[in-house]
Amino acid sequence: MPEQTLDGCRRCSLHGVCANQDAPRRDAALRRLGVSRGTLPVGRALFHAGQNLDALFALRSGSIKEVLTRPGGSESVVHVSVAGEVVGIASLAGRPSRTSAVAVTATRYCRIPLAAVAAVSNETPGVAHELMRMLAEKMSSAQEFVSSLIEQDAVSRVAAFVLDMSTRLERAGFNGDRFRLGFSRRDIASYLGMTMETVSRAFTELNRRRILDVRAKDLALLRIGDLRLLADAATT
Amino acid sequence: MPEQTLDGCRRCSLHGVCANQDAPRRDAALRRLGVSRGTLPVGRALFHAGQNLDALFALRSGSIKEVLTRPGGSESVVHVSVAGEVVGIASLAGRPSRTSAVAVTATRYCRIPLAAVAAVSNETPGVAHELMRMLAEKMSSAQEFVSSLIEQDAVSRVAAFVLDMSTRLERAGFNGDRFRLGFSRRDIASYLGMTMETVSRAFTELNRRRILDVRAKDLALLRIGDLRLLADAATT
DNA sequence: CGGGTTATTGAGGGGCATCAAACCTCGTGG
DNA sequence: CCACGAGGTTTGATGCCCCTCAATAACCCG
Repeated sequence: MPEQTLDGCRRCSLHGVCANQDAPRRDAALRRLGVSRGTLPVGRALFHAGQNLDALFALRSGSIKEVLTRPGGSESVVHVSVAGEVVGIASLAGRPSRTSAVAVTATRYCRIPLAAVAAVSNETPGVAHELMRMLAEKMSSAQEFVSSLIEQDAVSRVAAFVLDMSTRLERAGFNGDRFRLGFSRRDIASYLGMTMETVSRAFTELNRRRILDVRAKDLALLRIGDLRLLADAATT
Repeated sequence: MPEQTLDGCRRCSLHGVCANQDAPRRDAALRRLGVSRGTLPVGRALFHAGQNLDALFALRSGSIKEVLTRPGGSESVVHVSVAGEVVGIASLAGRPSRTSAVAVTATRYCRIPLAAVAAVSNETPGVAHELMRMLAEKMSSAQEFVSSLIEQDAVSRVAAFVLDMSTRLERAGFNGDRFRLGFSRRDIASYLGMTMETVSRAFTELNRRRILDVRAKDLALLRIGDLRLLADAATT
């Protein structure tokens, strides 16, 4: 299973922000804007709940889960991100984050200060529009994904999750038919609103029906059509 | 139960876009931008799935449900909006809407062309930021709301829904303790991912415990603390 | 007042949570 | 190198919540 790392900035969601600098002096320009790179070992947090964020994070490799801790103390995974995607969009709301972003696998990222985003947006309206477009896109696809989750049974939810991961990995230029799922059964369960055991049984079922090939965290999508049927299945 | 209508533009989410015109010539400026008002009877659509949207809609009164029709033909409510809120945010993504927006109660709205939004944003960066902030805010609160739904039982889901409605009505300047819910049990059920019967049973239960006073569609929040406890209840 | 839609209430069955135990995986240290 | 242990995963048995089907009741509008 190849490691999933962006081979450059071209597939990055925030490409527009960085690429807009003059090519010859790009590095200097990016440094002046405060853009920096970093790495994160498994289990470490990109940011914590309550923290006042002033940057977006573009993932170069790895995977992140955003965890919400409720008043009662229970935690649940409210969002997952993979290479090529942006974490910390909620920071644009200008209030402390209510979620913590934890590395599920070793992760490399670019940190892009909000000030840089704002500066580039102001001098290049196209970038502002692009950001807006990205937000709206993310919003409506999240809405659809969630609504498809809430109405369906366990196997369909897992199918939808796998398809979603596949689509998003492909968007970043990876192989969407065969990939290693960084997230544990427990994380997936939390994200999908069910128990670890039920997620496991769903994977077993999909494997038995030869729709997926499941080898622990390594997945192969054998029959994408059937997977899509399951995910879109209308219970009503 | 008083009708819920914004008494002006001050509580409108898109106030920034319109209010930024010169006061003396505001009407003319707004007309030039293509901002217009309209009304919608019950059951009529603000826009249809597949339609290419070129405007945002700010609700002056009434309530809207956004319905997603799946490949299989089944429909589900993926979003609800009340007076003071904006419908059609997905149009910022620049592709045809996948949802239809249907009036649940008689609705009055302002139609604000995207061109107007872009024009104002360009000449006033503050407005662009405000829009971005609004999007991010909407996104993260939707995320939290949904994640609280997905993990909880029927009574908690309904409690969370009622609280959410209450909060949003208050934000627009209405009474959040006592209001008429425009949405039918069926709509609520679809939105919350359960059946009409279960929603009904949940309301009955909340009424029996005197946490809500339920008279068909008229609700009174008797013990908001307990309601919040239920909504935030951590099953795990 | 009557027809149609919407809401409520009841009885029964199925899917998922829960509890429990065995198995696998992988890093750690002997 | 392998034994060991801790966490992750799978599988099984049982009970409960919610969906389904069905009937009655309330509401709304002509």
